[in-house]
Amino acid sequence: MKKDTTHHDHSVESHKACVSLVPIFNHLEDGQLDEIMGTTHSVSYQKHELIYHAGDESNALYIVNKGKVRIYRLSESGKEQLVRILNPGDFTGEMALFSESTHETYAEAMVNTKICMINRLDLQEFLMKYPSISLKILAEFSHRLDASEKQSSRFATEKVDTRIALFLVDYLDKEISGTDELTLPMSKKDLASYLGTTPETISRKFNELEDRGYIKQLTHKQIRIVDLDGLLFV
Amino acid sequence: MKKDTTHHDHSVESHKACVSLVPIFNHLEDGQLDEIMGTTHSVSYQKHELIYHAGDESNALYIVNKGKVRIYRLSESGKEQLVRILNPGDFTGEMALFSESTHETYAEAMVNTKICMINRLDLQEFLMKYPSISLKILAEFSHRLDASEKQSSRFATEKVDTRIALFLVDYLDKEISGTDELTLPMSKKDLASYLGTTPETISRKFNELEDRGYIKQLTHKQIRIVDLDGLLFV
DNA sequence: CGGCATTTTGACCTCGTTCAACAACTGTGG
DNA sequence: CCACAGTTGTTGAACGAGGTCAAAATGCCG
Repeated sequence: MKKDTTHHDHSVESHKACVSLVPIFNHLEDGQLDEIMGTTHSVSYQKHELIYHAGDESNALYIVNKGKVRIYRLSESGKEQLVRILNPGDFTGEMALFSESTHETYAEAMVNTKICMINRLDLQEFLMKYPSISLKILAEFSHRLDASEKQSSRFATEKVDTRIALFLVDYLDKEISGTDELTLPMSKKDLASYLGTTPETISRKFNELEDRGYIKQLTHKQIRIVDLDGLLFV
Repeated sequence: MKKDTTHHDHSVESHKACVSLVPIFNHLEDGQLDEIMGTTHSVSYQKHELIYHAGDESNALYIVNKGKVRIYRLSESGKEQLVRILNPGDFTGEMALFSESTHETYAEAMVNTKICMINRLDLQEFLMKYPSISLKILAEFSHRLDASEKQSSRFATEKVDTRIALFLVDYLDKEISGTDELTLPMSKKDLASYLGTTPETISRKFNELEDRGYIKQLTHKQIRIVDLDGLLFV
């Protein structure tokens, strides 16, 4: 399971990159960065491997160094919902770190993935020593809370086609888009799970949006936004 | 707007209570509490008055001292969703404090309400000075994030009757329940908004749950849980 | 008591799920 | 490089959950 920690130079290099890459640390001075780097260890996961599991005790903050991670939940009735996808620089594991002692979500490597872990106690020490880190994490939490509540509110009040349209618009915003084309960041199956519907409905609604002239489906994953304003008024 | 800060003894008393009452501060020593108290000011709101408004600039942390506050969102299509209800000791306003500069939600006094406000800059100063406060807030945020994601996930995967059942069970858990009776903390109209459905459906589903022998509706707001296990398997 | 908001009930209709079959895509080993 | 198997995506038809609209009933507060 544990790999690459004392492997060769390249590993150490990317190890440093891992910490300095993250928004919550990248404002620190070099000396402080080194100090944090010293306590992290790096772990690699194979595609489809579980990084943690609901019910697991939480002992670390996980920072994605390379790869992609699916965070999902199982609802009371056993259905899976995709919560978010982590890309390099994103972190997780915090939930359990600060309040609950066990994870509520599942984290699964979508491709071969390298994670930097910071031990819970080490992190708490840093937070007490460098309070500015807390402020960064608080900012990140605020964003996530906002995103999650917005998502909740859309589930509560919008129909599926609107949720899809808003997803596309949001996602286009996030891309450094000089373009009107986008590549779906996940399979349509996952998108269905993320948007609280079924793959069948996703498929039909995409066709509907295309028929109405708002989008053009280039391939399964490539989409061109033809009429952004139209999309916003679905 | 500003009231009660130098009013009379009773006001100062409750002012202190306000700060020392809150989980995020109540671990501090007396001297530190006094210091924070010194920077807070107290504001009163009438029933139905808005405390803040989506789009408002955020300048303060709001702690409920007395009363009840409805936090809600308007979705893209203009429908309202109830996000949470604040009781004495709960706080809000944080979203904008740490990341966005404007509020995404609306906060409305449900009854005559007294709020303690801590200025954004003062708070940041305290966070840098007493890092343990950040840890408390991080813990609180973790909880909220978890609650919000859980809610999201229920919207995405459960039908209305299950959401209602889970709401009742959760709420019964939260009460210091030696009893199997509960008083709904909000109107059914608000409950509908909170659970992402309509008052009509709420009404019908409550009847259904009663017909199936899981609950008994004593009055509009009083409910007895007759068969908890049944409710969990709805 | 009278007025107003909340809650309930009924009838109807729409949206989205479900199930089943098929098509397209991806990766693996021969 | 192709064949095959396992996913993932698409399409059709039927059903059902829940939204909508209208109207009546209940409860609340001045």
